[in-house]
Amino acid sequence: MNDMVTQPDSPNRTQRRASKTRNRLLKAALSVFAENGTDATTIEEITQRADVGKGTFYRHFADKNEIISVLIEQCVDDLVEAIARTAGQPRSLQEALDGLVNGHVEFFLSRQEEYILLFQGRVLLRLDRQVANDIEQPYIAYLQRVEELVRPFVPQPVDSLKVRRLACAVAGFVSGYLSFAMITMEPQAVRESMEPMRGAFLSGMVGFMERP
Amino acid sequence: MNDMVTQPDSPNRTQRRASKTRNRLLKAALSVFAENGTDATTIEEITQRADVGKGTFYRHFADKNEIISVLIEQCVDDLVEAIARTAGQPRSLQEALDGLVNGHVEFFLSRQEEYILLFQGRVLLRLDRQVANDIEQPYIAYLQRVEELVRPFVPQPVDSLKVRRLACAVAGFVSGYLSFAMITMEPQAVRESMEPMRGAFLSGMVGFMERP
Amino acid sequence: MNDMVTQPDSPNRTQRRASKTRNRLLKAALSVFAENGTDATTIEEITQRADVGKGTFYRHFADKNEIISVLIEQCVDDLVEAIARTAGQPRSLQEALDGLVNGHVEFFLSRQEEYILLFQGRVLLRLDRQVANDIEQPYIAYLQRVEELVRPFVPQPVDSLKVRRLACAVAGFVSGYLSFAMITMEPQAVRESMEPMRGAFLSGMVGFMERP
Amino acid sequence: MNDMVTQPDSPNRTQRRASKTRNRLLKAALSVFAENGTDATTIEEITQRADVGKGTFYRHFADKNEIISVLIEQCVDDLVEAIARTAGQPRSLQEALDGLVNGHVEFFLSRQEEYILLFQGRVLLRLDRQVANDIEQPYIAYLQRVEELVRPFVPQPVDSLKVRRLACAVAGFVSGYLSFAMITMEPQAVRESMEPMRGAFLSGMVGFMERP
DNA sequence: CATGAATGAGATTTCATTCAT
DNA sequence: AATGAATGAAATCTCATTCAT
Repeated sequence: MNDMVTQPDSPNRTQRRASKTRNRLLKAALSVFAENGTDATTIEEITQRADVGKGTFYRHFADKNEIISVLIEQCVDDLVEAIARTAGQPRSLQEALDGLVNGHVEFFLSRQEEYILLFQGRVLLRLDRQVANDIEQPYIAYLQRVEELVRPFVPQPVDSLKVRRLACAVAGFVSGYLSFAMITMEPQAVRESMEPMRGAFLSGMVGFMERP
Repeated sequence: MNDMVTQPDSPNRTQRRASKTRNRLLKAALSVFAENGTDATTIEEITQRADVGKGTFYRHFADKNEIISVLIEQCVDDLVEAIARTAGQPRSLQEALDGLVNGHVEFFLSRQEEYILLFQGRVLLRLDRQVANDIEQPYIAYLQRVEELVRPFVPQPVDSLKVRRLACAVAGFVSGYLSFAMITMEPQAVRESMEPMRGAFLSGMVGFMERP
Repeated sequence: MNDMVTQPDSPNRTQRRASKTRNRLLKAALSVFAENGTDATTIEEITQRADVGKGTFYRHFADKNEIISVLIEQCVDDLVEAIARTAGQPRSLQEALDGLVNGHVEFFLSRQEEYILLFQGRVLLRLDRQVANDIEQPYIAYLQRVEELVRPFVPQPVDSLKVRRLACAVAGFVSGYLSFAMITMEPQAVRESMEPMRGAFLSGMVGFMERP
Repeated sequence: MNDMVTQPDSPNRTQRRASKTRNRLLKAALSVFAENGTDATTIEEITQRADVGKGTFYRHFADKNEIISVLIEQCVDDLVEAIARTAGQPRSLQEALDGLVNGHVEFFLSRQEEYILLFQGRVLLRLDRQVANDIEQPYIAYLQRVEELVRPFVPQPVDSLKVRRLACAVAGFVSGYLSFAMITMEPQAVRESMEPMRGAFLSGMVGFMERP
């Protein structure tokens, strides 16, 4: 048992160590990105915060773009999962929309770094739509996931465009409202202010969906 | 007839030339920023698009931050003005809100470069709120201007926080909705999709404001 | 008499104005050079202090080197003249040396800008003596002038090298002593401290010259 | 025999490499500075002479000012050490002064690059004494060290100002004399001319110190 | 796997110089 | 003669990436 020391690390051990380092890098990167934006962040800032050598970064990620992509996909997954969990098993359109909005609000307020990376990263939109903007892909997946959550409760036959608009409205309203609230209110006030807004918005959306 | 010959350039002429160059730089910068984002834009791209020498940039702006600030202030001014113009002289809360939302939609759809710079520029929000984020100032002014437009129609005594929330909701919803719509729909579809959304959102907001 | 206005300036008038501008530039340059050193000084600093346009500089001087040369030559002329004036009509080696040292001290203390330009300007010495150092020429002329002042009182036949050494010693001692005194003493203390040093140095030099 | 393979570079090895590069940079910088002056020297000249990449410079020094400061401090240390070594254990004021002057002369003649950097670098003196001239600090330390060497032989009670003047005189005379000698004499002649000057100057200084 | 010194391409920035008025 | 906006060559500086250990 004691000769393990002179033996090469068991693959398992090595893998675990590597995975730990990778996670340290991801966590550090998320936090620096949220503070300074992805463009203004240097690899060195990330590795310093992760407390690893600079070369180590390149063992785990090809470049900054890759770690950004990975992070965004991870965040979107987390968001979708949080929404699904919050929504539970809705039995009506009203309940489905309720869960949807609640899920967003909850996620954005409790995980601000993720929120900032996802929705304030100058990542979403460029004027030149030609450019192969592969970074958009996770966002599109996210919208689709949102659509799936409401589709069961939409009157048949489903108007796809209408559902798509709903998804954009929910995602856009919650993220947009917060971005302004956060620059003019204290964190506590942001959370409190959300509650009545949520109701008002919800009733607007229900009206929108029920209208023929 | 006097000794004009020996006089230096009339200050007016020189000033006009400088001002023209400055405007060329501002216009070029806005367009490059909207395409690539502020961080990814180099001074050289700006000066090339403006068709002036690289050094000329530094005669007019201290650095990239300065031209960004100037542009943002200019854009906010334009936005506020466009909103006020669209709103006209509303006679009820409904009309005021209607003008507000219409004004935003109109501006965002007709001036996409400005919209992208203002609302997709990783400019709004940083996690580290400590940092003296003087770039936020124009946004705060903008929210205040929006508040002024609805305040006359709000039941007395005015609940300031409520008005603030309304402003955040309008600004956030319109900008947020568009940011998602623009990545999943064709430009024409975006515009068309706006109309029914506008109505739904509006009715939600009117309800919100009229509730005690 | 009144038609002068529409006539071109009389050559005289024009020349006078030009000469005045040139002097303004020289004065301004000297003062900036003394503050920041010749290398660190920009043409713009000079023209701003002279309160003329930047283009005007190039009407009077080909470039920075030229104005430096002109200034150094002017300063050396002033220094030589001040020394000759202070020395008066010496009647002995002792008197000649006395006048020489006094002249230097007086000039350096009363015209600090000139002193700094001449003796602190990284202008004197380069390691690579190959480089055609035409800036040295005025300094060589200055040393020759100093030599002329003592030569009449040196025992015949004159030992040229000895006289040369004396000149170097006087110029070097006074300028060197001051450069250190000025960083460790108050201006007033510098002046006071000079007097006894002067005597001591002088007696050393007289001894040096009288020795066979 | 343990898991050395997976260990990072021993800090020692890495550190040694870095330190070697740093020294290469310092040596190269000193030589370029002596040739062209600090202001006229570019970072690229330094790195080329050191045969390292341009970026390497910035890994070791924040900017040109920093490497200048480091060099000057190093040179002053060397000078002080050389003087102390030459002076040995003097037993009289005469011997102390003798060692002091000899030490200076020897150092300046044998290490011309250091001499030029220290005493011809437009580094000593600026007119605007207000400016926090932290570059002066090493020079002040140097003067103090010189003072310490003579103080034991000065009649009690010690007249601090007098000792300070002596230090300025020695430092000023030797450096000043050389700066003129070097522009009008061949290197060999400079060295030869120093000897009699040294004696004359010394006798002047001894007289100065012994006078009440 | 991990490290961090070294690198150089490319960005920012400065400033001497020109030139139309 | 005087002006100062415009210019671009050359300097400074940053940082993603490589590589020897």
